[in-house]
Amino acid sequence: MQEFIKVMKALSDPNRVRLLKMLQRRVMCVCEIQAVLGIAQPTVSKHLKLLEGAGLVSHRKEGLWVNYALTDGARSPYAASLLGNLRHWLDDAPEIQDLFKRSKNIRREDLCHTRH
Amino acid sequence: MQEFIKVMKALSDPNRVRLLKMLQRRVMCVCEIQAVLGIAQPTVSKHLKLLEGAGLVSHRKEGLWVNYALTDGARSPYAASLLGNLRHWLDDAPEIQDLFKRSKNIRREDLCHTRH
DNA sequence: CTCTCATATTGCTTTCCGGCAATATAAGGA
DNA sequence: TCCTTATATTGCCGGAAAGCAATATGAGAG
Repeated sequence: MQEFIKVMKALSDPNRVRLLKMLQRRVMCVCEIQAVLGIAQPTVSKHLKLLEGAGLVSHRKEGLWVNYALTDGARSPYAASLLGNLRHWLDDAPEIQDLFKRSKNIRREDLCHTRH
Repeated sequence: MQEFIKVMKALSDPNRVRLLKMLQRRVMCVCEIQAVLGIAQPTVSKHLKLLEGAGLVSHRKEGLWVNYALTDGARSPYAASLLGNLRHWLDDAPEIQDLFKRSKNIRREDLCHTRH
């Protein structure tokens, strides 16, 4: 029950749903997510932590960056099922299409003050 | 998106999930739900209104009583899908089994001050 | 070690939400 | 009409949660 509630809570915030939809397309680092969603960086980190706690997302450090990706859902059957549904859900919602469009034009090299 | 969020929010409260699991078994009136969940009657009404707003539940007046039942999900594809998942989910959670047990021994005739 | 930079954590404010008591509504019976 | 009763609505309180600014952490570069 607790596990189920965690997944549902994680999915009941618009910014977190947008985040998951973006991760469907590609792996992203925190600063990219921040740029697309237009919210402060600590807020993004908090959302990511919550999504990870629900078994929906996993992270992997790559140098200075931390890359976030969808999980395979092995840790939670609820997460697995909902991620499966989300793969086709909301794709035609105008709000999500705008998100995809914005996400395309964003690269971490342009965002971060680094010279990689 | 709005519709999706409404369904997820509706499913992210333990008492509302318990309520849906109970309605899987049988139609119930407000006072029966109140007795099984052990919360105040206005709280039950509020939960039911929210569930109905998400397309998960519908009501039907029968004299003084108002009977609540699961919807067929026609109003919202998200509600339909989640109700389908919920049908087998959580059935073996001890908390839900206790709920079923309590629900069996409760009849509206014993609860209400009526002589039907 | 020191500096820089991407991210995490903390502290705080505001808004949302679950809970209850009190009251309003609606329907049946007298 | 008036009373009873099941449910809905309202008003309020305390805790959860989303947001941001400020600070801490940790890793690479020099």
